[in-house]
This record gives sequence, structure tokens and C-alpha cells, in this order.
Amino acid sequence: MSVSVSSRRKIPQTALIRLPMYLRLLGEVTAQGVTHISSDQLAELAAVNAAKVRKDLSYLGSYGVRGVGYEVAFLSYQIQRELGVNHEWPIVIVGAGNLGQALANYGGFVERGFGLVGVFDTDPSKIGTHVGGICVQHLDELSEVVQTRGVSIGVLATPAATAQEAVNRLVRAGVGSILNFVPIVLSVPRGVHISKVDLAGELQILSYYEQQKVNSLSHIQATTTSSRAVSA
Amino acid sequence: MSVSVSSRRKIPQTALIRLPMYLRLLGEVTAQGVTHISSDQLAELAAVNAAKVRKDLSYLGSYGVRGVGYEVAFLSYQIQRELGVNHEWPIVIVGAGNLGQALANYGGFVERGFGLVGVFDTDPSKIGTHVGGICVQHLDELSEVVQTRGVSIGVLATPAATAQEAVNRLVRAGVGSILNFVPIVLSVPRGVHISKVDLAGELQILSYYEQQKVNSLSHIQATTTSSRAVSA
DNA sequence: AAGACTTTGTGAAAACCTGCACGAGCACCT
DNA sequence: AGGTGCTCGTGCAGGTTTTCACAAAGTCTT
Repeated sequence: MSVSVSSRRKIPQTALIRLPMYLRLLGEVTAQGVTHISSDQLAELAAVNAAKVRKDLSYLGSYGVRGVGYEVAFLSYQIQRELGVNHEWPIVIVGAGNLGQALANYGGFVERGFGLVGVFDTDPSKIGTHVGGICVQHLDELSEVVQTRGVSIGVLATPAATAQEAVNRLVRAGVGSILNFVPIVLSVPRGVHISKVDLAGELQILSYYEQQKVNSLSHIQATTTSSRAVSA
Repeated sequence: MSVSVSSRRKIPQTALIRLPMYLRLLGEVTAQGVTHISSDQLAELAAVNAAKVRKDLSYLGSYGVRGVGYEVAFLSYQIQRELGVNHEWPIVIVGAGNLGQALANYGGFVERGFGLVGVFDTDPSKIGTHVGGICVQHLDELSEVVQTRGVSIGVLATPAATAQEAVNRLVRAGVGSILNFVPIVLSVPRGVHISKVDLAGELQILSYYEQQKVNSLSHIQATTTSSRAVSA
């Protein structure tokens, strides 16, 4: 009774993150004519541990067959269903600057089932221009578009100064999940999900690793050329 | 002796990810004239637990003062030094399609210390065009630019089909860290760091949460309107 | 100078995630 | 049918991350 048709368990965040990758890989092997795949093979493609693959997939249910593996088409369908990507989701983009325009033109969204139904900005010089096949509208129109098109996912790509206000409008309009490209911490009511992508932050993390390499090199040099400074 | 000037401890991945955020917040409060900040205040701004903030910062060293908090300017400097962002890093972008162009034009990179010194593609119609103030060059020129400009960080934004080959070239040219926007699993030699950003994947994760909401609503409806179907 | 107050840094507990190892189930061969 | 071989699903151990809680160390007031 308590086990309904869908989502019998809560999927851990860490496993959830890997599902889109598995789904993409399954699509690839399908294109190559593969009909069945083992956790070992999928793990190899995903560059992760095979036990992890099995555990991740077990959160969806027992869809594998012992001694055989997983049927690619069936597993794909189950992941799609769990992710909710077995049907198209309309999305809106708020902010038609550099990043907003690029995202609007980015084919990867449509390709994976996210149809752009609106691009919004407050800058009069941007309104009326076309990006990604969509006419940029004033932010005041957001609420109507969200409601008539049934939008529940929004992409935020405004300047930092106006981001929180834009989020407030998205939430008020009825959007329940937001993909945030603006490097600030947003506040949203309970129940609204935010996924953050900090592009410069990612580079800063990489820069840490590069700096480490530089440091360890100079450290080796220091210890080999002037070992006299070493105490005890 | 083993404790050199920099990076006395290895910073855990999870803590590392939060450092760019702290750094940005510290910059913001500095602009507001704040000179000292407590872990409680920083935690509030970052929307995380205060103990986590203190532990994260403790990996850098003991830079706080009990009863007082952290000196913003000093802490900023220490985080910058640890991340290696106290000096500018030259970066290159491979792939001048939609996403590559957008990233080239994106001001957020320069703003945080990453100077674009090259954009590369193999498409003859793109070569010679200007994006982000840079003239697009043929991928064959990559190695020379990387070496003469001392580039160690590359951004990958090619089509999926050519991404692995582009990575091979980046690595051969001497790039040590790669920010990957292409939704495929790359293989790189040991020591090369890869950070992945899967834009459509992020939306798919959000779609999961939205689907959950839909499911739980229909579940409530199902259990209230047709409880006859319930067994036992 | 002493006591009250604040806030750090960190040990320890709790929560969470990963990877191993193996029982269980299925296919195929003889 | 029984044996062999493969692969899933998962209990468990080990590791990592988060959170709590508090001693230590500072400021401020009187």
C-alpha cells in the first residue's frame, strides 16, 4: 500500500547525480545496437566501481537479471521514468545577457527533453530580440508564461545584483526548481530546489590543484638545494 | 621540515568546493566595509553549518582569533593563496561553438582572475572570427600557445564526437587541469584533473525533484479517492 | 585583576557513502 | 537433471563528511 507505482525509496543525492550519466551511456550503447549490459560494462563506461553502479540502480528497483545483466532499453526507460524525463519539461531562462543567450542557444537542453518556452529580462534594449528561437520578453510577463505553459523549472542567469529578486518572481510564479548560474547564495522557501553552477568557482578549484603542483615542485627544489635549513 | 610554507595539509574535496564560495562572500562583506567576521556570520551568509565553516577554514591554518572571529582581509588572502588565485591564470577554450563562444564572452572568468589567451576550433568557418576579444585559431596552434603563454588550465566545449581527441591534445600540450562541459566520460593520464559540468544533467536532476512532487500529489489523490484498491 | 562573555579549534559521535565479498538466481552446456 | 559459469542485489566493514559540544583563548567591563 505504501509502496506506490513510483519512487518506492528516496534516492541518495550522490546516486541521483550519477543517473543522468548512466542514462546517457545507455543511449550511446543502444545506438551501437547493444541490447544487454552488465554492471561491469556500465561501470567501465562510467569510470566508476561496478558495485556502485549496481547499488545506484537498485534504488530504482530490481531491474537486472542475474547471470545476464540489464536490458538496456528497459533500464533506460526506468531511469527516465524515475528522473521524470520520459516526457518533456518546459523551461524558462531569466536573464538574457551573455550566459542567458548562450544557454538559450545551447542545443543540449532540447536534445535531452527540455523545451525553452520563454526568455526574460528587464533591459528594454534586449526585449523583443530573438535568442534560441524565442523572443525575449519583459520579466513582468514571466508569471503568465509560467502559468499558461505549466513551467516548473527555471534557469537563472541574471547579474548578481538582481538575482534574488528574479528568484522571488520565479517562485511566486510557481516555479519549483531553479538552476542557478549566478554566483550568490539564494534564499528560497522550503520545497523549492536549487542547483548551483559556479563556473568561475570550478576554475578556482582546478587552480588549487595546479597551485599544488607548483608548490610541490618548488618544495622539492627547496629541500634538495638547501637542506641546511632543515632542523633536526 | 615536512611542513612547508604552503599547503601543510591536504584539503578534503568537499571542503575545497566551498572555499570559492567563502572567498566570494568575504569579498562582498569587504565591499560593505566589514573588517571582521565570525564563523556564525559567515555560515549564515553561506547557508551552511558554522562548525563546518570553522573546520573548512582550519584546513588552511589557525587564522581565527577566539572571541573575535576572522579578519576578513587576512582570511581572504589566505584562501586566495591556498586556491592559487592570488595571481592570474591564463586559460584556453577548445571548441568555439555556442557554448565555447558564450564562455569566451562570459565576464565572470576574467573577473575572478582567469585570463583568456586562446580559443581553438577545427572548423575553417570559425577560424579567424573573434570571440571574447580573441581570434579563434586552429587546434593545431594549441600546443604553441599553451607553451608560450604557460597555460595549465583548459576549458573543453567541443562536440561530443571530438572531445576525447581535443583532450588528448590539451594534455600533450601540457595542460594539467580541464573544465569539461561535454557530456561524455573522458580518459586522461594520472595527474591530470578534470572537473565536469553537465548542464542538461543538472536539469535532469531538478526534473527528478519536480517529478517527485507530481508523484506524491497523485499518490495522495489515489489513496484518498480509491482506498478500496488498498490490500490488507 | 577578576569575572562575564564571545568565539575559535577540535575530539568524538552520528550520518552518510563506498567498495568488498558473497549468497542467490539465471543461462547454457553436457 | 545436474554441473558450471556468470552477474545481480546487498550485508558489512572501512572511510569520509557532517554535526555536536566543549575546553581554550581571547575581549570587554567594572
